[in-house]
Amino acid sequence: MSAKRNDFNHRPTIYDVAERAGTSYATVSRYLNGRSGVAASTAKRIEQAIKDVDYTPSAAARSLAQQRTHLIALIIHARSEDIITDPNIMQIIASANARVTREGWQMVTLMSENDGESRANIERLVSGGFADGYLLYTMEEDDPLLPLFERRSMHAVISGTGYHQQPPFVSVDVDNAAAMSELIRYVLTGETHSTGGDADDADTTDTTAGDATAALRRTRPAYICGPLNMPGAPERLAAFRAVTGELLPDSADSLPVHYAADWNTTSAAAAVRAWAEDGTLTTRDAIICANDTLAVGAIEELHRLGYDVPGDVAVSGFDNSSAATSITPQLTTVDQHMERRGWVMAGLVIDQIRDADKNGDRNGDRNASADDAGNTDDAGAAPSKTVMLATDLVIRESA
Amino acid sequence: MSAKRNDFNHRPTIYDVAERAGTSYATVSRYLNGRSGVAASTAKRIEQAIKDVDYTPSAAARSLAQQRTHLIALIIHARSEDIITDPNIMQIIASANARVTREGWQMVTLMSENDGESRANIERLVSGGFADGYLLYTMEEDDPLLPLFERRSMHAVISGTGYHQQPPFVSVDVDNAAAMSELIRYVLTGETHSTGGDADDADTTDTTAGDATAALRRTRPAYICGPLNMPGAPERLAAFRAVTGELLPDSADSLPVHYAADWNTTSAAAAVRAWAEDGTLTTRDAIICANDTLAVGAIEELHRLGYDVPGDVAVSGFDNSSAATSITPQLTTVDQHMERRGWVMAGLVIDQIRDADKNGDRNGDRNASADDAGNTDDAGAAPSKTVMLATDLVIRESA
DNA sequence: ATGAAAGCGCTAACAG
DNA sequence: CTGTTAGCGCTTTCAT
Repeated sequence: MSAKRNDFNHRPTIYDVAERAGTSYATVSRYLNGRSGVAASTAKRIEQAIKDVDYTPSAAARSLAQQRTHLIALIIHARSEDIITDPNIMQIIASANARVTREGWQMVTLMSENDGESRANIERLVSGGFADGYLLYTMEEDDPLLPLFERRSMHAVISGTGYHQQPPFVSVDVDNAAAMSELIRYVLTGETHSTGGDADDADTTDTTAGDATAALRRTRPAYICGPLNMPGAPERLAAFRAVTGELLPDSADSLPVHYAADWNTTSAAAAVRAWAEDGTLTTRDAIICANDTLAVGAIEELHRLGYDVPGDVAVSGFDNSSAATSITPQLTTVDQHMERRGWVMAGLVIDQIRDADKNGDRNGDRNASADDAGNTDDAGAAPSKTVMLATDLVIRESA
Repeated sequence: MSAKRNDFNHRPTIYDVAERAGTSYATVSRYLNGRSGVAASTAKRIEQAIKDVDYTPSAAARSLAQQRTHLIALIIHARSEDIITDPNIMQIIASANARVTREGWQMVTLMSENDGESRANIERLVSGGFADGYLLYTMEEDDPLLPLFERRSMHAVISGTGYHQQPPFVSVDVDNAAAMSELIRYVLTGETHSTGGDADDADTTDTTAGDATAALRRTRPAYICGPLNMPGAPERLAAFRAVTGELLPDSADSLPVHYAADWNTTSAAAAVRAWAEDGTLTTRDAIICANDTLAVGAIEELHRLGYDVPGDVAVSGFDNSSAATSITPQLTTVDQHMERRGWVMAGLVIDQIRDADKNGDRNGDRNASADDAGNTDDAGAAPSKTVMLATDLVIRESA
């Protein structure tokens, strides 16, 4: 009952509180955890004692004893250039954080550049049971954390590159192919079946195509592709191939495609410069970019070369980032609502954790109920391995 | 020596390793911590055993036993809109992360919107000894974490709003006043003593003023101020007052100043609209903005109203964010090198921690040696309570 | 309602 | 070089 450790200058422990309150530390623990069976009078004394000694439970000791950290870790794997550049990452962090907080957990974000050391550290941490659940946003095809999550049956939700193919994991993504298809169709035909135009719309995209034989507004689309190992890049390129194959069967194979090594504006500028030299760009031309940053680079270069957008050539983006509205003309693009991404991911891990608790599993059964994209409340929906988020076509000025 | 706990499906512990290697768990612990006194043969067996059982030490147990988490926590306190908008935050995160990793620690980022719940959580965590050291980037004048750090004598480095005034804390900041002064001087007089123009220059700013009586290029500067509770905002405004007071003693008091409630482009646009209605803007006008985002908003609105920048009116920013080069004309602005901020902050906490270790203090003596801004190596400089980072005037097209 | 005691998984003297 | 023994601070039966 006496304070076992009263060394010198140490942070107060539960023993100190117990001693001051004149009870055993077990009772203090009960009080702290809201357990029943603490007399009102005792509770008062404990409460006061806690204030007196300025006590806060040790996170480490608590985690060790109850085998729970009350932490959800968001892990971001990308090259540092991309981390700084990618306007989506911050949105994921913020929205995941909001959800995790709302559900009563604490979120922490771990970032890793691609260098081995940082990676190994994070793997050790995860493997060491650092958090109760993990959100992984990765740019890598075969992220080494995946096998780890699996071996340890950890609660994890993935988002990034095509993880909907990896059976054991719950993942969140957007339908890049469908979204890009709708966008390109609009750029070429001017037709759309969704009520685009305002990013605030929450309508689900509708990929019904217009009549393929209708007169096209633009007959020479070019594509600036992002790094193919990045989330969505291959799917978006495939959509370009597919739509142009359908709408322009004769020329589809010879359409210009530039494979950018990064998402920087300069890469797009280089592509545009090359094309503009090849021959003059005309009103037949449309430059479809794999994301907004590239589109900005393309437009800037076009301006430099004396072209008008969209007067001369049309340009489209993808992401609806802040750059989309900063530039003149404002970008026609796709909003993939990254601000929902983290929110949904967080909801999914927490469901996993709660379900596992309910079933007495310490190790996760991933077939937890999943709330759908637009739905912020977790109505008990059908089990699902991959959640597809809705996108919106945003029609502005550039195309 | 036998595995005390071999329950059922539990993650392997040090006991499992010891059992398989045929030694005591103490020896395994020694091996794990690189302590001397483990026979080579034993080491081999342990190594193998670790692989066999797929063992990783428990983060919680380790922290509890050695009173060290090997974690540095970067805590960001801001409204969620600002978190998403502020282009600086990501740079701080990335650069702090790089430094922390390089020094052998693991960094985790905690984000808190201004709502009470999230805050309280973080305070509990910190108070519970969640990390070995803390980096705080806060937008608040009186962040509640500060007293906490102090009571517990924790290792912490602050950055944000004017914390150089709070004696016990080590803080990192830029000299907003000096930087803004130099910028405004340049906008008005066209003179500068630093070799501006290229953001890559690492020259220290030089605030020597030109002859105050020289003919001014612009005689009617206006100022768009950011939220005054945000980092640097008051200092920048003060610089505007000071420089205009000196250069334009007669009109200084009647110069237009707009107090924006946020950093959004729309706020700046509103200000510009009002001024343009008041009377026609002329080549005498210069609009000094508290940051790049506001400058972008101002320029966009000026364009909308048919003005040319800088042909008609000059506009300047602050931050040298990516928006500075995306817009046409590209912004004349100040680079505060946010990518150094996190790096330096991280270096400072780690120094604190190492020094405390060396002196056998568990609680920090903050008079650790601090490396200066441009200097990436920690040459034993003089003790310092606040580190001022160098800034660069970046002269482009807008002013 | 409350106290005693046994862990949680690991580190760190202290013996041998 | 290695095993034994105490903790680290808290949770959680099990008695009382």
